[in-house]
Amino acid sequence: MNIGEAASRSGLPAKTIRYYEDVGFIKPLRDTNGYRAFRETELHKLTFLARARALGFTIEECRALLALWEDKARASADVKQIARGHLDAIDMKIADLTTMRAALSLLVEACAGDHRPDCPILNDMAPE
Amino acid sequence: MNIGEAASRSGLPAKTIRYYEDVGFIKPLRDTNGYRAFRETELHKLTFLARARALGFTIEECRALLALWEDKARASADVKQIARGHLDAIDMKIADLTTMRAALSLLVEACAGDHRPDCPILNDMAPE
DNA sequence: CCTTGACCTTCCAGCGGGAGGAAGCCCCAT
DNA sequence: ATGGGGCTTCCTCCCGCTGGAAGGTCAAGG
Repeated sequence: MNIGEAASRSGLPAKTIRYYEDVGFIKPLRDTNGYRAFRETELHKLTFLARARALGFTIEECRALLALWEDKARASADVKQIARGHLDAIDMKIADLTTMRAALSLLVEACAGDHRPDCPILNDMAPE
Repeated sequence: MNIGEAASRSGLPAKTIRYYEDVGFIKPLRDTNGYRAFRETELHKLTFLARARALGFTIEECRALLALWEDKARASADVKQIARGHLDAIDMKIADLTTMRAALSLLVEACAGDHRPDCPILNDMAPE
């Protein structure tokens, strides 16, 4: 299986797959012509990574999750800890964005949005 | 006024101020010793930028907002359009994160988090 | 046999918005 | 004169890719 097929079957761009090899997630064999030869195990890992990334896990979290996935003697507590940490990170981002959104939304609503220069948005950001 | 004072008065790190000069937001004069000499106008701009960045506007949006702020003949509609665009971007980010959060939260709650290897989080990400 | 075009390879640069650090001036107080 | 803090420039790094250049490979068609 060449990279193109691995890409279409995993749903990841070929560029991303090369990058994942670069950071050590997979180590595909090489054909005599230098092309990467993907086995099913690598495809499984790629699919796993695609889903983990879709849940927003960082590369390093993915590395840890992948190791746990491969470790048949893992404790689910370890997985859960990573996931909860990531959940907290998401919550913080949402909180930050929500705060921003609230402030900005007020300003947008207060702005007439016409041809006149007076603007509560700029007024808010202006010193004093 | 040296960069240290400009930093503490604007609330921006000195590094950030140098970066903002680099991208053309300010053009402070230089003392004979090469130190940046900030005037009040530059400090005002920096303060404006600090607030705009706190609302999450990108550097390029800040550039446009700064230009409108300086333009006494601006139309508030132009400001509002930028702000609404940014509001939409924030909403999209929040939506993405909320979707992620929901999916991940379900998985975390379903995971026992004990010493056993069975884990709904990994199961969800595993192929098949 | 030659060409075309799709696929593959490597390497290098860049995105945003700075942060971190090295090497070296400048200036003031002791 | 010595120490310490502030300032300067320049360079690298962060994340997670993404784009492009320059070139090798392969199968089909003329």
